Amino acid sequence: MTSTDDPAQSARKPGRASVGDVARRAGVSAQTVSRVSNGHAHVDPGTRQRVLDSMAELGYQPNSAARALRRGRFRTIGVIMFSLRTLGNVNTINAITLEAARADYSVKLIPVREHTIGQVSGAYNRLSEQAVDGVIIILEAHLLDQAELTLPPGLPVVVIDSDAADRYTVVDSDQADGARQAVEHLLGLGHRQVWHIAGPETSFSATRRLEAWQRTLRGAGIEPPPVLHGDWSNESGHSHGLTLGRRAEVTAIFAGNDQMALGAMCALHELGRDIPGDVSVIGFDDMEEATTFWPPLTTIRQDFDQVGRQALQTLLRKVDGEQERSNVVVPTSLIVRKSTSAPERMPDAHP
Amino acid sequence: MTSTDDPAQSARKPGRASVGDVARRAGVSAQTVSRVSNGHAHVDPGTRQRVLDSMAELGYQPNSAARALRRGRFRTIGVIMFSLRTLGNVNTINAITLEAARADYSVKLIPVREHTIGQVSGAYNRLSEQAVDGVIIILEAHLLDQAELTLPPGLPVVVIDSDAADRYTVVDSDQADGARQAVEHLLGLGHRQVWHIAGPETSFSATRRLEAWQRTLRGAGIEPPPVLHGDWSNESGHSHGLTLGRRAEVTAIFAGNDQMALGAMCALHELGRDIPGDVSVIGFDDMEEATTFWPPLTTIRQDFDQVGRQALQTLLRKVDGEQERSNVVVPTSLIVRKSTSAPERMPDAHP
DNA sequence: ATGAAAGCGCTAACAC
DNA sequence: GTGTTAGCGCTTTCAT
Repeated sequence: MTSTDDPAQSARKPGRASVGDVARRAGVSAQTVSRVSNGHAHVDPGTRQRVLDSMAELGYQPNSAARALRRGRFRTIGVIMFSLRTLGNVNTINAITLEAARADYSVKLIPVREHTIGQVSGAYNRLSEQAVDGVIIILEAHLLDQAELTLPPGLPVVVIDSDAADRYTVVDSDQADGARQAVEHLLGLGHRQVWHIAGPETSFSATRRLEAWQRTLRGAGIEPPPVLHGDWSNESGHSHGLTLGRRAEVTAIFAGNDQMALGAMCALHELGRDIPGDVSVIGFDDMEEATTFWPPLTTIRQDFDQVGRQALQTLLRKVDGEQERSNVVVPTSLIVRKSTSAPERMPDAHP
Repeated sequence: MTSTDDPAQSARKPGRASVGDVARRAGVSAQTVSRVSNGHAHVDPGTRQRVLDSMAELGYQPNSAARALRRGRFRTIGVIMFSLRTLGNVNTINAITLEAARADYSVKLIPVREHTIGQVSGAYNRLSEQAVDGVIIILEAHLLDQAELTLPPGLPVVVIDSDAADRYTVVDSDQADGARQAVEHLLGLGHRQVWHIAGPETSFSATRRLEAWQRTLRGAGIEPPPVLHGDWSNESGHSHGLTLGRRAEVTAIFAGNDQMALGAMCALHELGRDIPGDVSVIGFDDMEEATTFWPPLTTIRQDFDQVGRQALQTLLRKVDGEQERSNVVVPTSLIVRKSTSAPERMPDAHP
């Protein structure tokens, strides 16, 4: 018995040795191989070693399909997301992935190209055949209602960034409180009014930030000015920044995310308005680059790591059979940098 | 026979109806259910409808583990990546995901936390049990050699961002040509020297950009100054920007990516150096935000969509048995904005 | 400590 | 056009 590869054996697809092959080579039953493979006790050390050797020689890799079929578990979770375009999603997914790896789960990414019913239900259908034990949905914007209909029954679901807290388990940042902090920061600096460049109207988080912005202003006895809706992009922040920057009475802008804040600041620079002297700008997210925007951006930090981690842990608990629904709210916090200050000269009170 | 749910049946895990259950309900064989489920021809329209109805009533979902076990294909590919932190990776993975969905494949994300041997081989091992038909590796930096050892044999592999074009099929942007364009753009504007803030020394793409930068300068009869190595972060761009900005003879900076360019510009602003009047800055990547940096950033565009799409298509061809190895190089292009111009006053020739 | 048998859910191959 | 048989690779009984 040489240790040379048996050509006939290694030729038929590599990496395809089965428990049976290993068993034959080690002179034991398939059962024993399985036991060794799964680290069960009650295996003679000598036998174990022989099996291990045979595995190594054959390059044995357990077939996860067979395992999953037998066990009914895939050790995989699905993440349905609208796209990897927005910073928050990326960071959240990154955290989910890392946390999943820690729990020895892997992550399947299911992209939804558009927020149409067809696209979403397509994703669900694909998903339902995709061998996952649970699903995390990050859809950002309306449509969940229709989608719910086609959700494969029985799959544990956790939703991030949604208004469906009554129907699903939801994990999310405290958007409203973040917006409140932003507005109060500006008001505390002496600004008499705060303008808002919001995210898209369909976005859940944009809506919650917007509402909190209005609520906080009203709480201070200020009637909020008309909102400007952007689409999260720096371009849209730029165009709204141009609009606002041209109005002398605007001294404080709360942008719905850092990208739009960046765009707005660019517009203000173009208009020759000083930041923060003439206009204060605050963002939302605290993206990594915010520290070196010009000027460095005051913003609201979202702890995406926490959101992702909590979402995964919550989901895994459901996969393991936990019933009770406990929504998770991750705090947001104010990060003060250089883009906000007291207004240099007071504009007229009522714009 | 009422159409009410049989409690015993629906109680045992929901969504678990099998071909057998459907077959019984529709009064046909499991085989016929399978045929309908897979859209085969040669099924009587009436029968097909009856089966379809039963499926709907039972909420039947094919079990993908069983399918994969039977077919030996998972319709899933694995993507091993270092992290979702860098912009390029994110965009590439986004494109891979979308393209995979188009081909009705799904994508499993396998994160590697650190570039240690342990982490990487751990990822491979996890992967080998993870039911994928092929693998795309985006490791960015050295370590592939060790990893190769533990790669499960027989799995098709495509590598992005690597120097392993001789051992693996590699898909990547034309880093060298991008760097060449950047340097020639600056030289063409009249700069006598171009300083470079490079990515980390271990990074493949950073190395290729760096080498092309040196080559291009030498080609123009200029001896390149010492490199400054950053870590892709805007912070590192900022600290190197401070260093370079303090030296009056520096009129042109080529940053290894847009984030570092942003950091460098922030430093130049702090030092009161005008961009592009005193110093021109060019980046690499063309991230979305680059248009609203201040000033809008001249940069080299990488077509991450193409990279991701080509990587997936190449991989799928290999999964389908194609043998020949054809590496793919995706072109990069110069995008001129406002951060570069002719130097306003010529500094002394030799720094 | 080890083995034999049975079956997870599905489908290819072969009947009829 | 439809059913029967068999088996993918693994693991959970139940024996021994």
